[in-house]
Amino acid sequence: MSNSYTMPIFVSGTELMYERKIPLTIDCGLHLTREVLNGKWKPALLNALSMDIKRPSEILRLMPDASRRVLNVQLKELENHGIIEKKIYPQLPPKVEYSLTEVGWSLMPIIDAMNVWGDANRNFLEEVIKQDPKIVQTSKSVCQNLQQLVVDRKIG
Amino acid sequence: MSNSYTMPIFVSGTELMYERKIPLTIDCGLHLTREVLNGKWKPALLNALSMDIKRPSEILRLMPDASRRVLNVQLKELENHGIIEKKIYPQLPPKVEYSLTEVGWSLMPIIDAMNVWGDANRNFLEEVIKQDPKIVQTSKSVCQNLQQLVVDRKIG
DNA sequence: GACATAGGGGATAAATTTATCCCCGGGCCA
DNA sequence: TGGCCCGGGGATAAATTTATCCCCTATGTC
Repeated sequence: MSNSYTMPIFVSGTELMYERKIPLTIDCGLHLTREVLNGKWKPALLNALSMDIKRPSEILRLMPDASRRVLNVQLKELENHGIIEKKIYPQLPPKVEYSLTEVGWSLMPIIDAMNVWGDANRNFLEEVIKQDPKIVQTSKSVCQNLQQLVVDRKIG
Repeated sequence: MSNSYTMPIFVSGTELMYERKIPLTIDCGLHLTREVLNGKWKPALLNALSMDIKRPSEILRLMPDASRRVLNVQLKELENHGIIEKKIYPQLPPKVEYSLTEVGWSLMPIIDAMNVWGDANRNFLEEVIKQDPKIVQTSKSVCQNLQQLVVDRKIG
């Protein structure tokens, strides 16, 4: 803390103050929605929140393939977009809970439909994806856990 | 044609034979669906096809913000994923028509829902997006055109 | 020849998104 | 002092996605 700090410098090009160079396309509802859901883990995050898995550490356990960092980033984007809310409990160790806003909840039918569609077409899709020479490996882990959890909740 | 061609060389790292390095996450339906719809113009393309706008040149006119190249690439991905089909008419000048497969049609409720949700929340979303310091400009053009076209069709 | 039509796609650059690493806070406990 | 807990986030590298450019097919027309 004895280093000579000057005022914070906002260098462009770093994550701090990164600025889109290509205009965001927001003409039709489709693009707006796409923008909101755009992020590898966003749909899964919303799904988790809707199932009452709301603390960062729980979410992390649920999605071992995602890095902590990326989840934080995507959660923050969802928050900035008004889809989720963050509640910080002033405790130690810290406790944080995310939850869907009303707008966020109104997205859930879409998330659910995506879930259903994907599961209904899993055989077909897995087959087709295997044909793709770009895809050499796939990973499965997340939702097994999730479903386990859900079942547990239903039973408990 | 008199150049001395050798056998085609498949260099890795170029678009030809580009190979994913990060395993595709396909555990729950959500991720599968996300994968299928993942592409800036894919939802819009499906939407267009569902409205009977099926020839590449029509689509291109409809989406002036998208480059021809990118649309071709995303159409091919949709085709590879079994979501759309391509019919080539052996004529000159060439004629091509894309259309949704049955599986593709089954996605339409989701696309429609995204459209509806985005439009219903447009005010809110535009407001929130404006707060985002990353976003300095947005572009609106595509769906105006689309709706115009649709109206034309309805009237005609 | 030059250009238009209608469609494809390679090479490569630029932009954006994910992943990796590592440090911070601040009690509590051994 | 060192480590655990539970969260946050900067820097930077790697991966992936989009954008740009430009050439090709083949026929018809000015």
